[in-house]
Amino acid sequence: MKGVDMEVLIVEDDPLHRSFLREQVSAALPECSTIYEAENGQQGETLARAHRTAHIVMDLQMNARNGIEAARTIWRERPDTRILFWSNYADEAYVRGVSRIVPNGAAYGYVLKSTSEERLKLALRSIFIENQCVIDNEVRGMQQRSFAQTSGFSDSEYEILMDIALGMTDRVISERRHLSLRSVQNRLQQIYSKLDVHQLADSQREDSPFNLRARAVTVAMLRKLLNYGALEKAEAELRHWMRGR
Amino acid sequence: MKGVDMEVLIVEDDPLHRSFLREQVSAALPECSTIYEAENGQQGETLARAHRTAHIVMDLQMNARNGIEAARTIWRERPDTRILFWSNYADEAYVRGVSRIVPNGAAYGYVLKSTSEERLKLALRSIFIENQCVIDNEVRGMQQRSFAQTSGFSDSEYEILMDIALGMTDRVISERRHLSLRSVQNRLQQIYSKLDVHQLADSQREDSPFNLRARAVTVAMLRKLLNYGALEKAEAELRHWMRGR
DNA sequence: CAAAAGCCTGCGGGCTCCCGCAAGTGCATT
DNA sequence: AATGCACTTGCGGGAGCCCGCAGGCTTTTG
Repeated sequence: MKGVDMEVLIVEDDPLHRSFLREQVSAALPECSTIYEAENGQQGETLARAHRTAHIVMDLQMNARNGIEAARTIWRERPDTRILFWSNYADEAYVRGVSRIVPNGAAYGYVLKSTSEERLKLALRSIFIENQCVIDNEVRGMQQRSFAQTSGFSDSEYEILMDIALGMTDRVISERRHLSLRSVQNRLQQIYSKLDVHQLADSQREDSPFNLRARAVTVAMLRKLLNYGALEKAEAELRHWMRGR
Repeated sequence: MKGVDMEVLIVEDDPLHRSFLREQVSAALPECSTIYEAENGQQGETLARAHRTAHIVMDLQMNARNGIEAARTIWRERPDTRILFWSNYADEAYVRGVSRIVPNGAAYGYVLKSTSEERLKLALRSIFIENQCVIDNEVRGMQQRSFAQTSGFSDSEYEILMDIALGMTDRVISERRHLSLRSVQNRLQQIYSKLDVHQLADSQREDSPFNLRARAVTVAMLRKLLNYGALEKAEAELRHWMRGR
């Protein structure tokens, strides 16, 4: 029979959440014969490769290797893998990170840890059995805000936002992104205005009390456009790029 | 009998962790007659005030109002309250934040969520019954590294690090901290050297590829000297200060 | 007491950043 | 073909940042 003999891999570092997930999965999916468990992204990749599991529930934000990284390598090897992301937050940095790596036509899901058990079970069945995407309302809202024109950042703007967050100078950014110095600065102007970085300027006075560059990074963090994981990843990429030039 | 009739307040936003804590508390403390539960710092303050609970287990990092804020107001009202912080991370920003607000002679604890159940129970008894402090080894290590000379930041340096993280200009910082412009810049020099911000400079070339100011903030974040909660708090203080000048 | 070490301050110069002005290119609409 | 929009690039100048040099003040140490 189709559907029987399903195997599910759980990737989650918190033991409490992991055992909760195990219960939910076996309750929602009687078709599931075996459940594998990993406690970080590294292990998750290994197990997924070893058992060729096509059904994964994964946390974002884990210690050793975060969920987005793991999902990317897994999807690169087997693009038809179905992954349900189960996360604490709907940070724009996560949402953007996920939708950047999902392969064409792949079924995936993004639900928050705060949703009800029923919704979680429903999502499990929808993705693993029906092969259709399930995105939490809250996350969906974030996606739309993110890709709409309202405060929406283009990919290239986002790239440069990361670059200044890492502390690169305009000149080095222009080198890395193959742009002229002035173009980089133009991008920065757009970023500053979209982040509304001048906001706290004293009403009467004409000049802002801020170093716009540093301010932009902080505002982006406070708006959850950037977060620790994204920074960490970008820093690793930067070090790699620095080596070869 | 002394010890009987103890009341414990649990402040934790994750329902799974909250029920786990409830079990652990009632198992470790048979003296405990009542357990109250709050799911954020706001509620925690209210309940602590209403029931005058002297024993609290609290998460740091919650949505509505984080643990450090809540603990501060609780301790301000009743400095002999005993609080066990139960956190996911040993970020320097948290450790510093906690040890900044603990009143003289108060019993408190800081254990990580990753420790064993036995250690958690032991910590509960030590703090609530024996009235003595319990700090996880890992956290303790962080404290020592933090307050030793190695990469140790003085309070005033830390203040100014926060200021540039918020994006303030040197001039505004000097105004806020009552220093001359040049003194602020001297402090920045110390910060840059302690954070080792010049590190990736190309071996042969003399100039760094970094905007030191922005770079310092990122390095501090990557080293967990700064984190989201600290930024949020500092931003609130900044807005308050901006109003009155 | 003198010497050393630490912190605060002013001056000045080189560099980067912020941004207005202006001209060129490619794509879409009219 | 003409118009408009989005994006890129160069130039130039004012402002802010980074930092060496140097002098004053306070505290600590021999």
